[in-house]
Amino acid sequence: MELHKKEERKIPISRTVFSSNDSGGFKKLTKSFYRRNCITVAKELLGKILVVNNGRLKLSGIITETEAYPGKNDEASHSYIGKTKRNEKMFEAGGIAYVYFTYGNHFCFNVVTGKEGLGSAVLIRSLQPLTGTDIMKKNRGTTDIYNLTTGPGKITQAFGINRKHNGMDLTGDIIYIINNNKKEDFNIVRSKRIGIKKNRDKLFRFTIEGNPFISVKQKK
DNA sequence: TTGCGGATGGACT
DNA sequence: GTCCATCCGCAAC
Repeated sequence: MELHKKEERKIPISRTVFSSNDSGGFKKLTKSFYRRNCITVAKELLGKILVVNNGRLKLSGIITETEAYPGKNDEASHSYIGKTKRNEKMFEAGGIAYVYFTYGNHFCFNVVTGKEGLGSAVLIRSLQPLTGTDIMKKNRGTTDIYNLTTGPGKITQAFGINRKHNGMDLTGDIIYIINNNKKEDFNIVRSKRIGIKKNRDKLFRFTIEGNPFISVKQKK
């Protein structure tokens, strides 16, 4: 993918190489990666690459913004009310997708973390597009690279993620996350979570410092 | 550039 | 009937 020249210097991971047809050298994150503390996973997902197999080609993007929803004691979390039909996948063991429908319009994609029964997950809020951007542009109805995947609803629209992906194994071949195999060379910024009314002060949102692919600007 | 409200539908009480 | 881990367009500045 071509990045705008001016922005390129600002993006710490601009040199990541990954093509639609070849993921050689990249390793899928394993169950043991996901079955750890939610906050840890939320931080470590930054810089990793989300891949969705479109049948024909692979849509992918670098994860640039995450939010942790650690579990049942967090009033902002879907799991706070206990297990229901809607959130049941969130209570399974880490390493699967939790996709939910909200606001009558949008899906949001989460990665379930930790042990079975915890109800903890990481919301993927923003990506830096890598491959399959033509499809993303079509799905989103815009050609603006900065408006393709900078928001949880935008990501699912761009990637075609929907309720079919709810509960899907993230170590399978349809939807998964890979390691870019490089030493991380960015700083992580902590901030408050977006769009919630309860338990708002926790610093459970994580972004890559300096990366312009974020959903909303930092508030100080 | 910021802030507000409508769209939209399914899950939950 | 109410709530909602969102997005977009438009009004007002």
